[in-house]
Amino acid sequence: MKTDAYKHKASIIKALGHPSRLAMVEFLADGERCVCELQQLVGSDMSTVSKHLTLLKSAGIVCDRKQGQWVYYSLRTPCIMAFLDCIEGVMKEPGECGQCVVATRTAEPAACECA
Amino acid sequence: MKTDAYKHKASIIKALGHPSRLAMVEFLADGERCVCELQQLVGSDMSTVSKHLTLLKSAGIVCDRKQGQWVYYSLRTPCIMAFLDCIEGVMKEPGECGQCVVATRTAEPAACECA
DNA sequence: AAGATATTTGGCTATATTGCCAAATGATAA
DNA sequence: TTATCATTTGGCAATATAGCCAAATATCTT
Repeated sequence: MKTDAYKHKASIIKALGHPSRLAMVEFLADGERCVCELQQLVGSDMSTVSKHLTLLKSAGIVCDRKQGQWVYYSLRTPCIMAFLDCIEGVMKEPGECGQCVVATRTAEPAACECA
Repeated sequence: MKTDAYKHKASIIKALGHPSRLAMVEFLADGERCVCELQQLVGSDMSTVSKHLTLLKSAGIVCDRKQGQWVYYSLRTPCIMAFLDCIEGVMKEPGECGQCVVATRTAEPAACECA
């Protein structure tokens, strides 16, 4: 188990795992927005929104651009949206257990291989 | 902003945002595994692993099946894997800021529309 | 029934995250 | 320069999460 790679990957995912940050990321799919527009979207304190954006930025999900007194944020990769669409699939009730594995195991597990 | 939908979506993503849970989910892409195999993978206490699995289960990401004294976990949707592949993209350094928006904004933002 | 194995649950502490306020920074306008 | 607006930073309290141990549950074996 490549611990460092998983830590890094998990930290990116964790950045998306908050309702406000998620809403902002989806909103940014339409193009870049200034912080004040994002604040209107989520309705939290400006400082809270700013901290969320800092977190998304350090995760590599968004980037910012300063123009005048405004800071515009935008998505760094469109891939994030495909990523999020997938979650909708998880939200829908899936079928039987064991039906949805990506690749089926070579041997049928009659007993566990542990110990 | 549909708060409840974002909360739900975020909770699913949050479930994936932990190194051990992520490692287990990727491991399960090969097929179902018993808890003891997953414990060997991540190396934490059995009770810790069990709690991680409970969390993944209540998020709808995995499901479990009891057979004898073992409990086998498996992925509920293969989609999760495509989802995770995307994160690799974020891990690679992307290009210029503002280049990667999914859809470009209709009007060029010369000034912010706030207030 | 008693012992062994696999897993879950309860409980506790350590640590991390969240969100607000107040203050600081940076840019623009007067 | 002073005032104003947009944003960030520092600090703090409330809450959530993680991980360990010990105990409980469930199944299998003898």
